[in-house]
Amino acid sequence: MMDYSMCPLKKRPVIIEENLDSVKEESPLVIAEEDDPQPENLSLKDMSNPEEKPKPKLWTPHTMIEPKSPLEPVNMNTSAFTPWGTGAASFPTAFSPYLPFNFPVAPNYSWARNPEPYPIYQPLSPSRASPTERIGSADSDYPLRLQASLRSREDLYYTRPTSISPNSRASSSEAEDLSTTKIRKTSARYQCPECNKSYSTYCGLTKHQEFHCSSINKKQFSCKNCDKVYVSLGALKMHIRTHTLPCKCDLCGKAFSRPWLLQGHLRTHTGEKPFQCSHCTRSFADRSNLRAHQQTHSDVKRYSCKTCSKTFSRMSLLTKHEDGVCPGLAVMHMGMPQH
DNA sequence: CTGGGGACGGGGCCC
DNA sequence: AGGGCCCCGTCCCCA
Repeated sequence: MMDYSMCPLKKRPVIIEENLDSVKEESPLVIAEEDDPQPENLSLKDMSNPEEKPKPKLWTPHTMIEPKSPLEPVNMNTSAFTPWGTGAASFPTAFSPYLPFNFPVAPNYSWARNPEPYPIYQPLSPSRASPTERIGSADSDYPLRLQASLRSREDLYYTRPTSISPNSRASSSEAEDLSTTKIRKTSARYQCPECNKSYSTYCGLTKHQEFHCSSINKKQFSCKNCDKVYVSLGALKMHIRTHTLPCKCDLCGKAFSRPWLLQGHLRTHTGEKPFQCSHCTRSFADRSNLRAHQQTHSDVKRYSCKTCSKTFSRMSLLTKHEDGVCPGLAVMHMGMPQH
């Protein structure tokens, strides 16, 4: 739905999306489905609602608990060890061999796995890990290295906890990875099935798969409100802001995806034009527009038509030219040799 | 049709 | 990780 009425200064239509509230109101704790691995908690800062509190981090590794059978919930009051030495875990979390790595268990936590032979995790001295194995900032927080010995190939999936640990020590990136990714282990350490690189932490592996490995496992983040697909969560978050438009103009109500866009818009109300042309007295509210303007002072126009050699100050003018009015292109379209 | 201004989106970089 | 900022590009409008 196009609406030109909101801002008298605007030339562009404002797209008003229906049902966009769902973008902001989706629960961050929805269980990750295999066929729907996209993140639910995008933690967009909604500037139109400044009272919204940032969400706490979700969980942290604490203690190891050995469940008696693969499908039996772990006993949360039984701890085999605590990674940071003495001192009881302040929250009844658990490390379970049925879970992908030291995975906390909250009281109303639910979990699932396939009923195949499972890995045995053993504590590994930090000194045995080479510096190159320390991947990412989350790894530096890792108090304990774990080695998993698999009895057979196994697939481990998790479901998200339905509670939040108040004493979380996990890094936010690790928590994010947990909250967004189905976990799969295929080797003793955290190994990429595509390139066989191994990582000492789950976080290291997921970062590798997400950003560096050109495997089919490379994460793709797609927008649920349009067809856009991004390779990073950050890019998707940025894009979703174009749907939620959290930055609203108090004067005309027009909304923007980013604060600095709103800043630029406010200049259309105030008339402020801080970007002055060094060649003439004109000034502009937008730096890009100043740059485009300064092209008009230049004798050499940057954009030239490859067919007729006509030059233009802006790419958009060249595109328009090539799309319709270039005589050379018209000749080419009539079947003349293209040289 | 052309040239230019206004407004804004996306990616990337830096802090 | 997230926000601010810059750059590039695009779209729309108007003279």
